Amino acid sequence: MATLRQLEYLVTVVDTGSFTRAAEQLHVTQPALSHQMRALEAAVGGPLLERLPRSVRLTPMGRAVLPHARAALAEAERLHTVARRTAGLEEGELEVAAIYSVSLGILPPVLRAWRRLHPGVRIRLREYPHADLLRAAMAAGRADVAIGPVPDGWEGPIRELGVEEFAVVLPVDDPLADSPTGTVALAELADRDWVHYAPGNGLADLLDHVAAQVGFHPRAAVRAEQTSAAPLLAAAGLGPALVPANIVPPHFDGAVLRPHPPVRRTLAAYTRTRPDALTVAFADLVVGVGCVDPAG
Amino acid sequence: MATLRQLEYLVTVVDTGSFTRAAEQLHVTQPALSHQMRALEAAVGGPLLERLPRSVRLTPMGRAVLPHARAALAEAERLHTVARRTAGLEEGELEVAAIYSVSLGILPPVLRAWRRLHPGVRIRLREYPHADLLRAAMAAGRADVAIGPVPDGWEGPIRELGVEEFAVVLPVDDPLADSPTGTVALAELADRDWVHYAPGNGLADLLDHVAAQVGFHPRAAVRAEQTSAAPLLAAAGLGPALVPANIVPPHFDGAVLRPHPPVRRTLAAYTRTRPDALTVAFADLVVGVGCVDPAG
DNA sequence: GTCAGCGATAAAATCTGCTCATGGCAACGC
DNA sequence: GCGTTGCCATGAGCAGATTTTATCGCTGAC
Repeated sequence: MATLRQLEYLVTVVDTGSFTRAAEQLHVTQPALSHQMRALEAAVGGPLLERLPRSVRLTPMGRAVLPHARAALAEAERLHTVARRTAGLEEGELEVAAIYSVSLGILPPVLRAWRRLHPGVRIRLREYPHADLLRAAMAAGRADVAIGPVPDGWEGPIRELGVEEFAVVLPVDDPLADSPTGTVALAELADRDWVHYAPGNGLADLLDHVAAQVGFHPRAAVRAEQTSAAPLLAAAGLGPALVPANIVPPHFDGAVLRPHPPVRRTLAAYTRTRPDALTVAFADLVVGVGCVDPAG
Repeated sequence: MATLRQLEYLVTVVDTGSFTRAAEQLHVTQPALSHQMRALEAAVGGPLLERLPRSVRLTPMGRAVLPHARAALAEAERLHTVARRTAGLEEGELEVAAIYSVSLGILPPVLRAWRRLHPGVRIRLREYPHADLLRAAMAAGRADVAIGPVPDGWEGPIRELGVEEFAVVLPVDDPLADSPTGTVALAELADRDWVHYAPGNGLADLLDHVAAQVGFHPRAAVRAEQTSAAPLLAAAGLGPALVPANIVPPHFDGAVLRPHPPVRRTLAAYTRTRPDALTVAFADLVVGVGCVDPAG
């Protein structure tokens, strides 16, 4: 197989019209160049250059080969350029993994800021319904960076984003909607049919766990497949919903109350042990822009 | 700069998903491959692969670089393919030099046959008005093969095609047109105004030379720039013309006579000393197909 | 806890690329 | 015609690059 060095020699000989001038331009001696041209001709199986007394000339085979030599060199040069640009955060593709609520809450402003700062870097987002799935995907190398609940026993860098507060959503005409303190006791919702979450969604586990701690098991009026549907269904009267506060849209047509006891979880951006520059830059931006506002 | 070998290693690791399997596939040991991957990463300035416990994973930089690595390898492979095909006469480009009359007479059937036999090989034709220009171009390396009058003192291979006969063209109503022997004595045309050739056209020299040998200097009624125009102008009555017999079109509307004394020149296909396979194949075909019919 | 899977590292062996020296051929100038 | 210059080819030797062999360290599975 031809080497890129040999191809570089060929192209330079053709462009300069002589072995001697090509050797000068490439800062090697003429015999080195002569020898490599011979080796290349042996590798491709025939003469590429005709040596005339005062010049060189491409053979038909040489003429056929030359554009491909140029293209290979161009691609090799381009990969260096692309690598440099990726290192300089000007180009590349990041794989981000997040749980559903993060995609709805924290990520939009983060991605907006990222696009402004690094317009040449693409983001590929994968969403996971459950923190355990997120963690497993990250451990298996399916993403460069994960954003979600703090993973227990994780060995790579973890950057905390703050505490994600949960809210109870009720229709505005619910008897409990007008609480003067803006809070609602979870125990008062023990007999309600809830807007629950589909199995496998981490919020289903969380709701069950929270209710168990208060002493009840929430009956499901409906199991929302999409996290973002929960507040809408609750406002429509299907039942209370426990949702991350920051996913409730602005100008929301429903009652948003703080649960008592409070329901919280800490969110973090985390990577595996030795993240590359682009991944680090993104995680930094998430920490800077993606802080969690407890009650939006 | 990255080497093609390193790029091949990278692509194979990514495609097989492991260093060990890639090393097997490439018939090298795993440490060699490991070391070269490190070298490549040093060359491009950052990590391309993330080493996970049971797998490897591309970094963002690796993902950016990979398509260019593939492309460089593809171009290098393509140049080998193209070289092989050129050697096998399946592909390539030949540069043919010929004098004007050859382009009109011998070459059309030759090129037709060539295209049938080697449809993938392109021909680039350069025409010269004068045998000396043809020879000079050939010596200077401006073509792979030349077709024209035999060059004196040429050191490369010369393949003779036969003798090109000249004819005198007159209008059909010329008093000399009805010669019972089909011949005309050049001396009888001494006082005529001739369809001559433009200066620089080898046929101008030839006509002057032939006339001088018979004892006259041809006055020019017109100097044809295009060799192929001469018989047409003669048939139209502008004056006699001396033309290669084989460039007179079939069903020609004029009188075509053999001059006395006969005018001839030997044609040949010739190359420089060590022609490549494609050039040899073409010259062989010219010899086989391009024989000169004295009165075709 | 043991073993298998897997990549990294070091030292030794082998290969490759380059330099220096020289030769051969052609063109040019005197 | 002779000497000089221009230019590529070839051979020998050397240094650096690549590969192999041996071994280590880490992780996951049983």
